[in-house]
Amino acid sequence: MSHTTIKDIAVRLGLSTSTVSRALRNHPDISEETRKNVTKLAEELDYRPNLFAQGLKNQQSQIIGVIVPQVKHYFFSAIMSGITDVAYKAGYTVIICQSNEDFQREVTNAQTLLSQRVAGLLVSVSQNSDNLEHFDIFIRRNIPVVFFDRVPDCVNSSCVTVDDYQGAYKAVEYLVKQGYRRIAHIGAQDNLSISANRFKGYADALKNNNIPLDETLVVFTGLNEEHGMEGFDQLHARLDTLPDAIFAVTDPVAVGAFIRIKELKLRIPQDIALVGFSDNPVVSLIDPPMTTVHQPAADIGKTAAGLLFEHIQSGRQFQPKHVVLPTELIVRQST
Amino acid sequence: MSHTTIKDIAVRLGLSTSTVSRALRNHPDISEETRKNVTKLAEELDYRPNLFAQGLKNQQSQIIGVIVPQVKHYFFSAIMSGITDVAYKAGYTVIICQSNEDFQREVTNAQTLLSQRVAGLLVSVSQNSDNLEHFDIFIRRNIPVVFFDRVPDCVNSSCVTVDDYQGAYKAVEYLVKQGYRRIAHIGAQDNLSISANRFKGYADALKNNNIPLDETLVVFTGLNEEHGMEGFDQLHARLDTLPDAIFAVTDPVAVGAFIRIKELKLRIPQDIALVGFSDNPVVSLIDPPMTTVHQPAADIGKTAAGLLFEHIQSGRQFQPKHVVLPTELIVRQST
DNA sequence: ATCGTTGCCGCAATCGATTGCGGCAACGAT
DNA sequence: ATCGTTGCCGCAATCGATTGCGGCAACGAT
Repeated sequence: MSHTTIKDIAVRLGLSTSTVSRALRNHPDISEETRKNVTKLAEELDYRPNLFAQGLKNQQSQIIGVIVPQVKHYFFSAIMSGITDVAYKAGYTVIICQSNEDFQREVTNAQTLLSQRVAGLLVSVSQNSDNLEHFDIFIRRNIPVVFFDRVPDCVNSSCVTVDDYQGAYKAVEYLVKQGYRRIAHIGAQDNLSISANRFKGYADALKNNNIPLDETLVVFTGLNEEHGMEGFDQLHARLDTLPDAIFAVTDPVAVGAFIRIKELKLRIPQDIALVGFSDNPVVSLIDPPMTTVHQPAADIGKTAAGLLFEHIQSGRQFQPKHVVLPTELIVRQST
Repeated sequence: MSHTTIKDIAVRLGLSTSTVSRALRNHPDISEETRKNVTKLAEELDYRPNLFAQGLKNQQSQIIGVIVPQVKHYFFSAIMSGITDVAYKAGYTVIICQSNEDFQREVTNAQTLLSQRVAGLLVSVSQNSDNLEHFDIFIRRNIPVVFFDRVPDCVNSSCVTVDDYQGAYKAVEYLVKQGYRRIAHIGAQDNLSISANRFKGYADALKNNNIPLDETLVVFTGLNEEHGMEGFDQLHARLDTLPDAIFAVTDPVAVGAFIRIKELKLRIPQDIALVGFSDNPVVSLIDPPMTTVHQPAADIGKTAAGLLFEHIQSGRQFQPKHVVLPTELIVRQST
């Protein structure tokens, strides 16, 4: 038992495939009676249009591609959830690829999605992507691309980011106002603007509050939980006395540091304060609940998908936009 | 600038499309020199095969479809990560749909994936799916389907589950051995085997340890955090004295109860013990770290995807399998 | 009787890749 | 000179849906 085609319907009704096609698409040339016969039989035979044939003919798919570094991180899965919902309402299907922070895999993913002739592409680049040429061909072939969260220099394509600099600045300034002076930073040394901007917000907040930047208080390890542990270990090994407070580049990094601090039986925030970035659900549940910078994850997904569909629909005259969503400092008991 | 086709290459080299196609597929009929010319030009022109044309011709896609209730829940995103990795290695692309626990949306998703002519389907059914006819057509058309975690009666298709009954049984028996007697259950009243089996494990563990099942200690609300709060509220309103311990059907439900317990300033486990099911990362970080039943989420995804590819490759003679993965009780400080 | 109009439908080309079949050139063997 | 073989390649059909163009039947108008 194979798939029902338009031809099966045509033969059974003594019609041409043209007529069946038109009937299914409600073309005005087709009489009401024929249309009813066709749709009835199509339903009976469980007809589903072959999207290969449609795509081939129309040179367009109803698929959008998404490339994220890690599917299982809350931040990205929340974004994907937002994207998926917007796409569903627009009648599009979503192909999700994860690069696993691997540059080569990101390139392969992009090529696969190009072969799929996706109608558009949503990308958050992997951590060690210094080269973004694999996306150029989408631009050249006029396939809309929207970058989100982790973005390159957005010249020819739209971007959705949050205000990383402001978020970091406000968080660190808050720490200063609370009386903390030796404020450490665990960040990531990569090509990502989020890492750079959050570090810059940290540095500027210190500077503008007359606290010199102490380089021994800054380590660069990465963006995940294990990097948080590693970063804390480096600070612990390097310093005679631990810092007053730590501003971590992401919530997972903060959680990594949190685990180490707990292992050392230190009290938060009395011995050391801790601030993350993202507002993952987990950080509100740990003890003490952690102060963090809220990022509207689902909104990022929805906004990025919205921009993409806007671009798809308006075609060449679309002007790339750079949307910056606000962040918000969520003060909890870790500071 | 549109997509490069096999014809573009053929024209530029004065060859036929047949020859170009064969050259790209390393057909032995093609001379080494021609093959080199073709592959070189293909690279220069950034040729990517049109998967619509290939799919149409081969009546097969290199796409597998995945339907999950919720993308952003850790358990499912971890499974998806496993699936995505296995698929990537097998050269397949993954389309992910989320049903949002909505039956109608699950049906629509299935139809979309059928139109996409997916090579196979991985499904975890939504909570209120009492009717599974929308998957019958895949079976009839010989498209492999593997259900995971939330499965129907697996007769004609493969299934991957964990041992829900044993997991629940061991958890509740452990509570009994620890001396707890008034053990409540917050579960879900739905058509899912996971809910039924975990409740059955709970009930049997009590019975076999000579504790009568007290129906006032059992509430059925749902599978998510808000249902945990709701379930706890119902118990709180109904009972004069709260139970000794709560066995929750999932970790999110346990976390919901956890939040309420904390709000009431009760101590865990002195005033009330708490056990979840899944071993989400969050439950090891809260205070106290929560006892739970570990489910190997990534393994579920990998096993399900593995079974699917096995089925795809062996075709009609494949015998559906039902794989049950073991669970493990992780004892922490909440009991 | 001729013509124009309207309603309704079919022919055939098209999208891009694949592949069975056939065919030509070049060569050596007889 | 004829024949068979080998290497290499092209013709043309095919997958399923779409659509410009044309065409026929039926009808009323002149």
